[in-house]
Amino acid sequence: MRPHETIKPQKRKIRRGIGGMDLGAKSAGIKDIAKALNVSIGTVDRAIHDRTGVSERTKSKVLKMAEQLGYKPNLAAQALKLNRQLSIAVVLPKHISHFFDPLRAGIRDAAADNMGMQVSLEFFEYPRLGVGDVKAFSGMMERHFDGVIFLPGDARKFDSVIRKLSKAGTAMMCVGSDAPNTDRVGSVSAHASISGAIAAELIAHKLPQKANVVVFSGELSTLDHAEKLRGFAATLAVQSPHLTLLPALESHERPKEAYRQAMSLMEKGNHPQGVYVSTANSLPVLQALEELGLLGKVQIVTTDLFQDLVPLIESGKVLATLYQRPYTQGKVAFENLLAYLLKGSRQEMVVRLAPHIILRSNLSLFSSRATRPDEDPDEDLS
Amino acid sequence: MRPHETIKPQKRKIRRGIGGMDLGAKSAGIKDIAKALNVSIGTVDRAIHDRTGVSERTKSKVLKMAEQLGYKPNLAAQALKLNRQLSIAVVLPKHISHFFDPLRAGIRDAAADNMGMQVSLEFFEYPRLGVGDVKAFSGMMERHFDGVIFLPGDARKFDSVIRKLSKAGTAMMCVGSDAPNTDRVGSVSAHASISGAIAAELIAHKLPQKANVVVFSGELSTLDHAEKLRGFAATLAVQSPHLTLLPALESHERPKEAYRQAMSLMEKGNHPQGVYVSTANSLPVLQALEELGLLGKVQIVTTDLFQDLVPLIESGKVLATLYQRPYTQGKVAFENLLAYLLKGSRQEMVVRLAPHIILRSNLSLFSSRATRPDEDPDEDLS
DNA sequence: TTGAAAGCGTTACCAT
DNA sequence: ATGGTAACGCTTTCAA
Repeated sequence: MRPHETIKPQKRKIRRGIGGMDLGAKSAGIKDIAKALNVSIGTVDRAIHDRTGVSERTKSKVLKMAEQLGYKPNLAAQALKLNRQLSIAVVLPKHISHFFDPLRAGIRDAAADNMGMQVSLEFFEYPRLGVGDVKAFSGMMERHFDGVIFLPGDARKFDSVIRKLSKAGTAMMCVGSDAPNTDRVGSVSAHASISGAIAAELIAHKLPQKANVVVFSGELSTLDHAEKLRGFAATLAVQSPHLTLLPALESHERPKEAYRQAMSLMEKGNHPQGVYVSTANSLPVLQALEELGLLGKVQIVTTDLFQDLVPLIESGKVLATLYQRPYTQGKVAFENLLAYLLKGSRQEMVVRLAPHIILRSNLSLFSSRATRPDEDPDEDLS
Repeated sequence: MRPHETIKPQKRKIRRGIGGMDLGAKSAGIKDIAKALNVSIGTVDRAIHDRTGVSERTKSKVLKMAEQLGYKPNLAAQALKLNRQLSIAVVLPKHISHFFDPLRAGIRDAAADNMGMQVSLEFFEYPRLGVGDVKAFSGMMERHFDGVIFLPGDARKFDSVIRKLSKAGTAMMCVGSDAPNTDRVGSVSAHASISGAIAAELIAHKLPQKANVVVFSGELSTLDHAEKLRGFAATLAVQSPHLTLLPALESHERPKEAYRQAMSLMEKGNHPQGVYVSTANSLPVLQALEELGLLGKVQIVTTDLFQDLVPLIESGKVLATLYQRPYTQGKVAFENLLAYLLKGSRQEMVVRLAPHIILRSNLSLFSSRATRPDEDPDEDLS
C-alpha cells in the first residue's frame, strides 16, 4: 500500500456525528491524524502542543491535517493522563454566616462537580470583616497555594498582600468585593453601585412626594459599600430629585452602633420616609424601627436575605431586599479561578452579578435558602 | 517477581491531600480499596456499581472500605473508558428569536464545556409557537435520540408525543414551560405564576389609588401563560384589593391582534392605569399605547428583554420587564438532561428560575444581551 | 527529528 | 464468585 492514503479504518467513522443538518463536530483524535500522515502519535502530540523536537515541515503538515480532520482533544483522556492537582485556599470571614456559608458552599460545589481535576480546597476563617484577617492570611501564607479566593476588605491593608502572593505565583481571586489596580486575576461580586441604584428606584416608587431618605452603611472604606452609596445617591439625584438624601450612617458592622444610630435618627419628628440598609447587618436598624412603631410606615430596602427578614418581607414591612447571590458568587469565583489556573485565561475576569430583587411576591423562591443556610441550593438560585 | 504483591511504587502516596484542618477529601481510588482488602479491582468495581457476580459478604466489605477510605471515582478515567456518546435533539421555535436564540446558546455552551462526553447536538426549528411544531417533531422522530429538549406548547398536542417518545426510551426535557403529569424527565422555566405576582406587586407600588388593570396574554392554553395570569390575579386580590382586574386579552401571539385589542381597550376614557404584558410579544401593545399618548402615564410591566424595549425602560415609559433568563434556562436544561442520562437522577427535576426584575436602574446589566442576541453572555446573566 | 511504549483509573471481558 | 488484563486517548520518557 502507498505510504500516504492509507486504509484508515472506514467502518469506525460511523460512530461519529449522527449526521444531518448540524455542521462541524466531526471530532478526530490524535491517532486519526497520525494515521492519516503516517507519523507517530508522539509526533502529532509534539506538533499540536508546540513542543520541541518537530521539524517545521512536519509540524505544519500535522497542524493542517488536524484542522482538516477537525481535531478535538479528548478532554477526559487528557485530564486522566496529566493528573494535575491544584491547591486552593479560601480565606473568608465566619461572620456573617448567612452570606459566607452559601458562598463557601458555592465554592465547594463548583470544586466538587469539576471532574478530571484533583483540587484540594482548604478553608481559612477569621471572625469578621476587619478583625483577624491578617492573622488568617499569614497562617495561610505559610504554605504554598496555587490560588486563593478571598474577600478584599480595606484596600490599603490588602494591596500589599495581594502583590506579595501574586509575585509568589499564587493566583488571587476576589469575591464579594473587588480590589482594582492590583495583581488579582479577577473578581466576582454583586454589582454594588447598581444595588444602590435599585434601592433608590424602589424607594422612589413608593415615595412620590417630597421626603428625606437615608442610607445605613457598614464600612465605607470597603469599596463595595462605598459604591452602593454612590449608586443610591446618583440615582436619587437623577431620577428622583424630590427626595433628599441625608448624610450616610456608618455602623462599622457593630450592631450596637447601628441600633443607636437608627434610634437617634428616627425618633425625631421629621424622620426620613425611606431607608436603605446597604449592609447585611440590617437587624439592629430594623429593630429600632420596630420599637419606634415605624415598620410599615417607612419604606425600607435591605441587603441580603436571612431568616429574620422573611416575615418582615412577607408582611410588607420591608419593601424589598437585594440578594447578592452568595452561592453563585462562590461558584463563579471558583470556576473562573480554575479556568485561569488551567487555561490561563488572560483577560481580567471581573464579574459583576445582577443582584436579585426580592419582594413579597417572589420571596418564596428564595426563602428556602434563608432557612437552611448550609443546604445545597438548586440551580434556581443561580 | 511474584504475581501478587508486586513492588508497587510506595512513594506515590504523597500526592494525596496536602494535609491540614480540612476533613474528608482524602480521595482513594478503586485499587486502593482492592489493595486494602486483598481482592481484585474487578471485584471492587462490581461491588461498588452493584453489578452481578459478588457475594453479599464481599460486597458489603468493599462498600464499607470504600466509605472508610473515602473513595472518589476518577471521573476522567470513567469518562475515558466508557466513551459513551449521547445524541440530543433540540426542538424549538425560531420565533421569537430574542428568547430562543440565547436559549439555544445556553444549550450549546453547556454542551461545549461538558468534557469527557461526546455529545452530538442537533437542532430542529419550526416557525413559531403553534405552527409547524408537529412537522418538526415528526422529522426528528425519524431517528433515535437519547434525549430531546423542547418547549411544550398546547398540552393536548404534546402529551401523546411525550408519552410515545418516552416509551421509546428518549428522555424528554421541557424548557420554557412545563408539561406536568407526563413522562417528561424534568423541566426548566422561569417561575410563571411568580412572574405574574411580581408584575402585580410592581404595578401596585405605583398605583396607590383605586384603578383598573389589565393583562395582555399570548396563548392561555400554554400552561406558562395561564399561570402568569393566575399569579397576577391572585397577588392583586390579596395584596391590592383596590385594583380591579379586567378580563385578560389573548393575542394568540399575533401582533395585529394584540395591537387591535390594545387600541380598542385603551382609547376609552376610563382606560386601565396598569398594564401587564405577559408575552414576549409586547411591541404591538406598546405601540398602541404610544400612539394614544399613554406611554409614561400608564404603569406597564412587560416580559423579556429585547432591543426596542431598552429605550422605553431607560426613559421610564416602561416600569419594568421580567427577564426570563433564556440563556440560563437552556444551560440548566441541558445540564439536567445530561445528569439524568448519565447518573439517572431519579427525582423529578423541575427547576423554576427566579425571573430577573429589570428596572431602569439595573437595565445596564442586561441590555448587552438585548443588543447582541447571539453573543455568549457572561456569568452575570445566570 | 522521530517512533515505540508505558502508564493514568476505570470498565468489561475472559478465565478460573 | 472472583482474578487478571486489555483498552479508552492522551502525555511522556526512552530509544533509535
